[in-house]
Amino acid sequence: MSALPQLKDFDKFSVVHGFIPDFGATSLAASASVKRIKAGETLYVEGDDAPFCYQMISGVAKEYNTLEDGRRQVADFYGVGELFGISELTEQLHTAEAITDCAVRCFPREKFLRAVETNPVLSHRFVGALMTRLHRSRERMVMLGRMNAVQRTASFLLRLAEEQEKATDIQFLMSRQDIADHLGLTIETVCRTLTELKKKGLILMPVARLFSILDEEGLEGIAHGAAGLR
Amino acid sequence: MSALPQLKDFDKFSVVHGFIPDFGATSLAASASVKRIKAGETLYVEGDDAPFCYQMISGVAKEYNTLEDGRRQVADFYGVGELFGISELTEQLHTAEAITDCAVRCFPREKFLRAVETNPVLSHRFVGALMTRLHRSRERMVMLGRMNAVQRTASFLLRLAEEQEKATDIQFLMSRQDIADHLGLTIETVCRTLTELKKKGLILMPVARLFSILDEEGLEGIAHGAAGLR
DNA sequence: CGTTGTTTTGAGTTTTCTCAACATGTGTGG
DNA sequence: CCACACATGTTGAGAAAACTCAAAACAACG
Repeated sequence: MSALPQLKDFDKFSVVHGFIPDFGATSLAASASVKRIKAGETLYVEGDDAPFCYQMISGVAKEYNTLEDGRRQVADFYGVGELFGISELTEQLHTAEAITDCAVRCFPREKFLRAVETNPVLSHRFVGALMTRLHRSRERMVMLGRMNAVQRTASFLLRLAEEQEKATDIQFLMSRQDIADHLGLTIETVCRTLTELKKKGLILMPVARLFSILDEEGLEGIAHGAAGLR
Repeated sequence: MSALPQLKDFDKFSVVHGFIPDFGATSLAASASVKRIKAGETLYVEGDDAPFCYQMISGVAKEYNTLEDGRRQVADFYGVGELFGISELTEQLHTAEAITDCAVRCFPREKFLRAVETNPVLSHRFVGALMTRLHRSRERMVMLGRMNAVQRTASFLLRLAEEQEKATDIQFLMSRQDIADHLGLTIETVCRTLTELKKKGLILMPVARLFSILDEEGLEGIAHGAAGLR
């Protein structure tokens, strides 16, 4: 029924096996530069000219859009190996901001796109990355459009666990506000929901930025719409 | 019923408007076949094997995901010329269902991807299509995550107007349920919101499946979060 | 230790949803 | 062409979910 196959596995596999985004190991490497930014700094802002596209070398960043009234929607978080900041326009459509200190590889946009078009291996990798990204944003549309607060939160926790490949001592690298802006909720609702999951014994959260999953099936049940807890 | 170009119009249409990515005019043309499906039939179902990817020749289809409890999220609507049903997996991630009778060009998936990788022109078009798609789904994340019912509806109406390139006698090709499933609302909320826009004199809606925009700035103001009407 | 920023909890309000009834349309067979 | 059945769309009333505003608890940091 539901259960969009998780692409996380694929991403991880690809990064580890150099099968995706080893965009640095080609002719592109020469024209790429490395930039370091501190936590909280922006790499680019919505509407900026977009002379580069980026690959995360270390650290985590968030990519978001801002509405007139200041509300934000965090489209995605990018970790090591991930490619971001590319669009068909020469203008950035989002704002990217470092969550932790980051090092990013910067590829000149035009050169990058040209290389992709003419190099079958690169093309394969890039198209794969784009499709993965698309798949991910589709999953998030389902979450935002059709899940309630508990479901959104539960599935987010499971995603973090999967990304960090563990079930205990999983880190929240982002703030509650970032989580809220990603899940389409308010910060208060995120807090309340986490507390609820804690009270029901599904997770452990000794401090705000760290949690462990106590009942994975339970969490999955909730994420996938089990009644009872909603 | 449907005012979309029918199959007979397609040749003329695609020739005149070069805007359709002409995936058919290459070596791929030979291996592509055309399939016709009736309104309401599915082209593929989530989880199916995905031997093909598709380009709409005539008609309109919707692509959606279903949750355990039957709730649906319509990710996108596809009209003439659009490419859909491609992912990096050999399995369909969504369900595609015809809204009107449709004719679709079917490309064998593997052959298609191979052609894209090795042909710079095709690669350029395909990458462009993917990036556009990605951009679109990002916009929808903002809508689903951070807009209220009136804003979602107003921006949807503006989108339809833009797609159909007119401000009067714009058709709803899809049902209220489809709209609701796309906007992440219930059918009742969509109705109420449309009625509200009508009462405020922003749109005209003589019959359920047809509307005209009376006050475009007003609608845009609402879509972009103007206070007053919310 | 105070200061500042982040997270959590509480109380009351607003929005959207649910359930139910009613209206409008469309299509079919008599 | 009418009558009936069935699908689709609209409206209303009350319930539920999430939001807002406000305050308190907790952490991090100089």
